[in-house]
Amino acid sequence: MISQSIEDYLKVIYKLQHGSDAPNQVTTSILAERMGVTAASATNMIKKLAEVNLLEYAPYRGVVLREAGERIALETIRHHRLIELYLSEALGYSWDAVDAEAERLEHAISEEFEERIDRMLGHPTIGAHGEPIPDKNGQIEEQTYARLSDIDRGQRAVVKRVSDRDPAMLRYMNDVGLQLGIMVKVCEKAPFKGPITLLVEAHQPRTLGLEVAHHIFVDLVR
Amino acid sequence: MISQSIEDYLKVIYKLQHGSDAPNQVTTSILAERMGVTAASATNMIKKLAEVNLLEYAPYRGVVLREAGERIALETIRHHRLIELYLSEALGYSWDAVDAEAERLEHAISEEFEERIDRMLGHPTIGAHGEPIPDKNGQIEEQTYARLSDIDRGQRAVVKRVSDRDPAMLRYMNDVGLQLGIMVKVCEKAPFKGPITLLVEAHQPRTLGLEVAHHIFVDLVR
DNA sequence: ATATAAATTTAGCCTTGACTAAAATAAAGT
DNA sequence: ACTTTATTTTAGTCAAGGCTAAATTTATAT
Repeated sequence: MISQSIEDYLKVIYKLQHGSDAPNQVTTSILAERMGVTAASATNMIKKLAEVNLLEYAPYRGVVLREAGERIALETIRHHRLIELYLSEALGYSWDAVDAEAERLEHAISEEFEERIDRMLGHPTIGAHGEPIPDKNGQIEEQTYARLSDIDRGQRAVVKRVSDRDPAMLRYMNDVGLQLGIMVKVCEKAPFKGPITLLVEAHQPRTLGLEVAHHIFVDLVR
Repeated sequence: MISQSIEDYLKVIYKLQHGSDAPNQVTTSILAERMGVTAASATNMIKKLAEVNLLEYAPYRGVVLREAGERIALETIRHHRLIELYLSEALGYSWDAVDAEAERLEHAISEEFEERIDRMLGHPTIGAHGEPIPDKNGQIEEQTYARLSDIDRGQRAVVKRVSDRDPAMLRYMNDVGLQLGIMVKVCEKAPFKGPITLLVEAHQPRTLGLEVAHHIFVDLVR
């Protein structure tokens, strides 16, 4: 049986395989860190998942999802992102609160629930933080955006996606006036990996640290 | 920590203590049967719950909830019934599908979720099947309705509540045209515990077995 | 090339919440 | 009152999924 725990492991492995920050090997320790468990626990689970062919496991070398594992991962991610969007659109949740709630709900909803909120939201393909939402068949449109931290001074860009890893950071981005689809302009870039000063549509200019700018994904304008 | 399992046990014990069908002792075997576990498993859990003062336990004699246990039970029931109503009102779920979905969701939602759907529903006090919804402080208005099976021939009554125990039965009731607040009239009552023939507002007369009529609760009219 | 450090796995243990089989207690019938 | 039956509890297992400590393997630095 596919437990909640298994769903979470597969989901995290998928994100590590396809994520923008770590396009490399999914090792035991990285997985353990993201799951909030010890490396020993992760090894145990990995062995179990390999046993039932949800992933390929080369001891000391890391894991790669197999077909069946990826399917479950994508279903879980679909649930998560649909729920996040629903919480945000239908229940008025704020940007930074949807992730924690969806984290638990994603394992509890039925197919019927999934279908109903999907229909209600108009079969969305982009989630609350700009992530692609896999469709019912597990098709997902991987995106490649620039990071705001890499944009040159004077350039303008549209915010397409933000990292949802840290709720405090999301709250801060919200304070600054950022939202999906909004236009921003880089006014200033301090040297030596210094902060960038940003002009957000209809807001005062604000100065952001690179750490934050690194987690904001944009499309250049013109 | 209060596990999902503990919440379920406490909820079921509460319902057994206050339910209309069994206004008596909550014994190990009855509890086990409702929980879908063996009597031995129920004994184990009972001992654990007694240990942490969630209930009073007299071996071989049954259990009674203590204050703290009742509080948790009522919180869980509140979650369950608010979710059921939300599924029905906001997502278009049918009468018979809400219980199963709520059964899992009730353990997964946060206080924020509870508050948001409560507000969205206008702080309801009656659930999707007519059950009272405990308020945030655990206050609940116990109801006493007549059973449709006990109503005399010729009498009219308003459907106030239906049992949600059997989805198939709910589906059947729905087919017959029953819903909360609808007026019905007992046309015929066959002798020797025979079926009753019912006229439901704007429907053809239908003949119902006593088993079903026993699970329909009404207020007499006039 | 080898010694040290870092990452990974193994071994063994714990808790939760089920289960079965056997023992103990309570209830019922003659 | 005593025997039979039904209910309940006890004792001992099991699977999941964590953990720590020790052993092993891989990577790194002289």
